[in-house]
Amino acid sequence: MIKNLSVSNFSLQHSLESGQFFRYSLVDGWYYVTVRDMFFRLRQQNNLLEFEGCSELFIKHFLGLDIDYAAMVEFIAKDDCMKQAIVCCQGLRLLNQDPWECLVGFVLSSVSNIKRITANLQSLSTGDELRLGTHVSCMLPRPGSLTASSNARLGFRAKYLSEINELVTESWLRKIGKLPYLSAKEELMTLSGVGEKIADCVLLFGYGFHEAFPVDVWVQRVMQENYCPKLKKPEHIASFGRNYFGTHAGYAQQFLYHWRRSFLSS
DNA sequence: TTCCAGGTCGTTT
DNA sequence: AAACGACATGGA
Repeated sequence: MIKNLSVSNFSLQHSLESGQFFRYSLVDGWYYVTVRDMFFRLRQQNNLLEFEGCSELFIKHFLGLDIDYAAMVEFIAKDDCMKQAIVCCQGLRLLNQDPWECLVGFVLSSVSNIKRITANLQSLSTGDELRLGTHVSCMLPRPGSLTASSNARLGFRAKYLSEINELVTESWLRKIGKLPYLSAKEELMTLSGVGEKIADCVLLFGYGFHEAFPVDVWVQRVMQENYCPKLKKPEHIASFGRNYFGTHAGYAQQFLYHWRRSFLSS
């Protein structure tokens, strides 16, 4: 059964296709999305969001519709650069992903690209089959159950994931979410293969720590071009971003990342 | 063939 | 504290 939801200040395309989430595919105008044991589809026409296969309560939270968007935009729109990014990425929302799936996805992301990350996640998704009409997807196994066949082609990331699968438990994942930002980050970084950038991605996209400011090569580029040309190291730029954009730094980062990649030349 | 890709880690200045 | 180079693999 297809259900409707009225939305404002929201772009499904910008939200799903801004590099924060990898478990979706676009087929015949519908986005098919897999999250834990849920497999659902959705599409948007202006203020109408149609969805099927999950509850309204879940989708509102997953899509980040339960925040005051106007207040967030007002908070970070401190300069012309950010204002321009916001206009171009109008309706972009930070998703609320599952922490484990987010962790696996971003460990795969290092020195990779979105297409390959998506394929790698697909090959790791060996769990129960999920069906929606004629479409099929599979669960990503929970911590302790991840198995990477040799043809998964994970490269040097395979050893990281194998160790993370050994060490991580559901209770450890829950504990991270209850810690303050800096402690949570420190704890995540005890995992081999998780440095500052990936920890920030997991905290931002998986745990909702909106003060996190992950700095990859694109954010580094856009920040050096517009904010802090003198800062060279990603961790310095990250700390600049957190100080400058404050509690909504994560949103600022996502606008800048998507804007720099999708609307400006390399 | 060579270079680079949503980084991290160990080693050397 | 900052600056390398290696790491697997695939696509341009």
